[in-house]
Amino acid sequence: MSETSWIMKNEPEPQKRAQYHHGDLKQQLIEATRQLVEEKGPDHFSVSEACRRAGVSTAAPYKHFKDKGEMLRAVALGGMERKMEQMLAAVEPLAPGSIDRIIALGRVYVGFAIAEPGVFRLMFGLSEDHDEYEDLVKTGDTMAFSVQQEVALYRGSDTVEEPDIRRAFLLWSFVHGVSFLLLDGKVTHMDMAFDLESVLSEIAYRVMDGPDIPD
Amino acid sequence: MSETSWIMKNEPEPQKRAQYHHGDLKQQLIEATRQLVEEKGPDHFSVSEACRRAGVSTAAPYKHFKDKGEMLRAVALGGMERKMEQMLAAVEPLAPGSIDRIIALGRVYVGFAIAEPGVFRLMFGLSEDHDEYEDLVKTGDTMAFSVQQEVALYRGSDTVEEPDIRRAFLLWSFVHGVSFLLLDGKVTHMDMAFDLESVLSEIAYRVMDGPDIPD
DNA sequence: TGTACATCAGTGAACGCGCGTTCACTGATGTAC
DNA sequence: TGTACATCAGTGAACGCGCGTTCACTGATGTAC
Repeated sequence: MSETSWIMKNEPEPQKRAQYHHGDLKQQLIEATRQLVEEKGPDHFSVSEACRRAGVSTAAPYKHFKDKGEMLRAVALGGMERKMEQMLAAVEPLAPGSIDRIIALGRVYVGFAIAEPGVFRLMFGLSEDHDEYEDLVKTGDTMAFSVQQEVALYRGSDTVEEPDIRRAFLLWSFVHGVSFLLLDGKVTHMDMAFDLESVLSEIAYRVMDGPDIPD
Repeated sequence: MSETSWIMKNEPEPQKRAQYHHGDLKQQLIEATRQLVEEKGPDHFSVSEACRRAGVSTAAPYKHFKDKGEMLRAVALGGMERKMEQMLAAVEPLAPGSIDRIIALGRVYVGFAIAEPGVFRLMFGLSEDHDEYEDLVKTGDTMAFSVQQEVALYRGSDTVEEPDIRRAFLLWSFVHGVSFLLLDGKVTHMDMAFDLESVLSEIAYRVMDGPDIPD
């Protein structure tokens, strides 16, 4: 099933390998890596398998990436950028300073985890080394700051103060926990006896306002 | 350093291997597995290395465990039991129905994650298969139910109702998120600009009571 | 108290496997004249 | 328009490695008589 499904997935891919240089190999390898990270999880991804999937020899990636880690980092970075875009897009049409924007951010967070569990895990499991992660760290910081700004905006300010940072952290922890519990199957949607939407808005109200929860 | 430090760790171990049967191998293998899970992470544990550490041949574990997975499951189960004990011990001296008991549960949760990050990750990463996990699932359910009971107790009831389940889930998600963010280095203690204790009590108040937060 | 024997926890060698990475190479492409 | 050549993205074979698991075995132990 996975063998056929990925081929008919999105791009024209098979016939392309009639040429020696296909010029697009780097992107194709990143895409193959992304797929495998989704299918097998970040820890069971292998360079060899990505090569098989991209239809090249196992030595080919080393013309484009320093090592295995760099391939994974490229996928992680792509994930963060996608998530960032989704956050901006979700917030953009909503009234500045409304609670709906806070809720929308949480929805994107958990939604991304559900839609791309492998990449989501990868993004949070890479923190080991120091440098080389500059891009990742920078993008992560940007995202965190966006949330803080949104919290400040809800308060009516356009500068971020310490209470905003704290609230943003509470929101972040919560949606992060919900995401991982869902991914690890500790809470099934059925099991919850209530839906994700109501949980997201309840937590937004509790963290941002206090106890006068509409329900 | 790890080579020497584990030897002088706790039990009399080295001279014991003068005998052919040491009678205690199963427990020693579980302990070696636990140490390796902590040191390398659940995904980089290997049977061979556990054998080296326990001082036996690589075939020896198969007299006690069906396969690699069963070794890991034994460690995960041990972790859950330890955590459950800690939760009970933390709550026991406190006044029934007090918010301190709720806070204490959260403290144990995050504390366990910090103290045993490898085992903590293992406990949540094992959900793949179905049966064989009976013990794990059962212990997990017991823990979840204890929290729900504690929430009901705070409300003054000794039977768990749906709102209690929901509140317990909110608490659980939150401490789970905090735990993983800490482990993955997304939030350093320094970075938080506030300490874990105050975060734990703030969330307990917000989830259990509402907005009138003491600070 | 001494011997025969069943039990079974350990050994050590071997298996097949897939991995990450390197190497000398080759073939396609673009540019200079 | 045609040829020479530098560039470099790809090949395919090989490397050394550690892994999980199996196998026939061996040595220690406990029990029956």
